[in-house]
Amino acid sequence: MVTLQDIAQAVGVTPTTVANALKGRGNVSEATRKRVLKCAEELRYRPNMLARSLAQGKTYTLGFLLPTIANPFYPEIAEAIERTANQHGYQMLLCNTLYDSTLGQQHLDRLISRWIDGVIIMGSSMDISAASTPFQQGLPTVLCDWQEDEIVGNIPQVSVDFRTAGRLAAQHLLDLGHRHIAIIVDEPHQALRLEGFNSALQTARLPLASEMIEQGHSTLESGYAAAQRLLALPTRPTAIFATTDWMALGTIEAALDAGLQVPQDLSVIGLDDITISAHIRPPLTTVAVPKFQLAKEATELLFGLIDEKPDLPLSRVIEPTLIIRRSTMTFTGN
Amino acid sequence: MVTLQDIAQAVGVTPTTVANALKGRGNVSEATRKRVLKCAEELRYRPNMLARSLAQGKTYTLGFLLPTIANPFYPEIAEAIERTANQHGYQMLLCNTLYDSTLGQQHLDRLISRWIDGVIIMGSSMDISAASTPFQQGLPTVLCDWQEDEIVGNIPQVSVDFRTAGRLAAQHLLDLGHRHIAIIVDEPHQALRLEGFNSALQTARLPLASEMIEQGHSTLESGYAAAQRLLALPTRPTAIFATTDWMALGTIEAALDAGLQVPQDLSVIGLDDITISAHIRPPLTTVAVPKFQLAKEATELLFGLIDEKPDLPLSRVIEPTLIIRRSTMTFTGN
DNA sequence: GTGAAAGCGCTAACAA
DNA sequence: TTGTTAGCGCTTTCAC
Repeated sequence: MVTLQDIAQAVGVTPTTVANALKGRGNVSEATRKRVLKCAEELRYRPNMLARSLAQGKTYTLGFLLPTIANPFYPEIAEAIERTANQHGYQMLLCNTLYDSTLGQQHLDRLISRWIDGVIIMGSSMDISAASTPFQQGLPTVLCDWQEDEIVGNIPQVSVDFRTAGRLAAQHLLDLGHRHIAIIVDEPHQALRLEGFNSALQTARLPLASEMIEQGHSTLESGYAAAQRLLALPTRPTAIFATTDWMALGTIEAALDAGLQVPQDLSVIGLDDITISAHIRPPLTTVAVPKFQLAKEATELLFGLIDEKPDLPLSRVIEPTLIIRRSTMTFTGN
Repeated sequence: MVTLQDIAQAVGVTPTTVANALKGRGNVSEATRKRVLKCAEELRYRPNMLARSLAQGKTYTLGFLLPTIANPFYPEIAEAIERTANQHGYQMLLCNTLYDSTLGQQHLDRLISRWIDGVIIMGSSMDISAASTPFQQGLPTVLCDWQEDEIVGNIPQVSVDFRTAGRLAAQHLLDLGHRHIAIIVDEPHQALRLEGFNSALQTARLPLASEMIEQGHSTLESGYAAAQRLLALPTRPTAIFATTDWMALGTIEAALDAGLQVPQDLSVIGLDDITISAHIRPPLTTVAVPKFQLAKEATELLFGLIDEKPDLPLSRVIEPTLIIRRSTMTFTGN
């Protein structure tokens, strides 16, 4: 590897001058600057980021922790974050926690060891206590897509109003005339979605029976299995809210496999609006989470913290929106 | 941040001894070791990886370049690579090139500046000339999922036998009695798939007419658009091979939107076997790329290079397999 | 306009 | 068993 020293020797000046020349600082004569640039070019000089980072205490690296990139909710977010990071001259370490707090903690320890400049931690990827450690150590930290009320302390965060999301889903089904409504939810991470859903039903004087609540685990397969259980009920629901699109796709598959038609025999509504949802049959009605906005606000906030911009709002909430497609319809039975 | 110095002072020894104690080297007395460990614990010492990396010239970091993580072919691979890296004590910088060689080159330059220990570059993410630079600079490099014959020089690689993949797709459709067969392909990156497809048709004395070849761009939308063009043909194909599942899903959507039934009116076969393919209606027949194996062999090869294991096979080819589901059926017209 | 010197926190080779 | 020393490649401060 070519170093500043090498160039300095070749040109016949000191490393300091070379550094100044390359940085374009004003205190170098035009003549030597040219010679330095030419030489650096010829020797294919590449600055050693490690040394620079060690010297200035800045790594131009950002950590991104999420449950698993294999869950289709995350790739778009990851891409958006990485892209923005890039524009700021940053690169991104991707860390899958696989829903394991211990693994998450290990990742965080390593990231801190690396002196990364900031970290974004997605909800569900680990315990809040594990997620708090970087913040407590003074590392710029942004929590993204967590349930507001599960966050302890004043860690900067960008969250989605999941209570409203749950309410929107319930209201849509109620508006369609459904009365036997079930939910597939991954508790406790998604408690707020359930809560909002529940409250809308309560308001309509249709309290949610306990057998109408099924536990999912954020995978398509778990959605499938949960739906199977619901559809085997003595009085089966006429509509199901799956709290993630990924589980909703499993729900639809289970319904079809059971010989039911969607939405004629069963309405299904999801939450997230992942890409594929618009392209399957029937296209999935869902409560959309503005993923791009989520990513944008999280990175903005993070870079605000890194650059120590004052007067940042440290907590932002994003509103979800209902997207009606064709997996839900008016209840026609009685 | 707590440093070795801090601990050394607190315990009353030198940094070297502290380092040795923490590393568990045999040349420290049990007594001082205990004191050091205790002190390190109390002060919450975290080794500074930057300093370590600078000193030993090893960063325990690996780069992963791909077109875009938003394409559902990649997340599983990324996760598998990251997981394995982790087990080796490594972390992974994820770099989306967005199919832009310039951006890819920029990423590579930065990665090299960071002194990463190795890099895996997926096919389609950039020009082969850009992808060659790290290898030429002596950085352990593995090309993954490229077309074998587009690779210049002897860069280590793990590739898929795409010629066979194309042939399998064609043969399956031929076996079903189809005679009007079209292909949607993203050239030139996927030339081999077309070539294999073509050769099987040639063998069956059914040369591929030029209007039966449509250009896609590896997105679902481009598959949709290409399929629309094919279905508008005077004599429309009875079967379509989309060279990625993602485009195949667009193809099915286009067919359904055009009022056709799949597979009754149109057989569709994909390539990749992404997760969702098995769960839509109809479940997609496809030529599966063993993604987990691809990731595993690529990381194994990379760590082999990093650890300078001799006698590694520097080039591996993985065979795809046909998975028959329900988006293809016997041609029943005439 | 240019240079000398110290330091970032760690490792590694050698002395004591 | 412990300590000394030099050095990784860069930045930064201050002197010339």
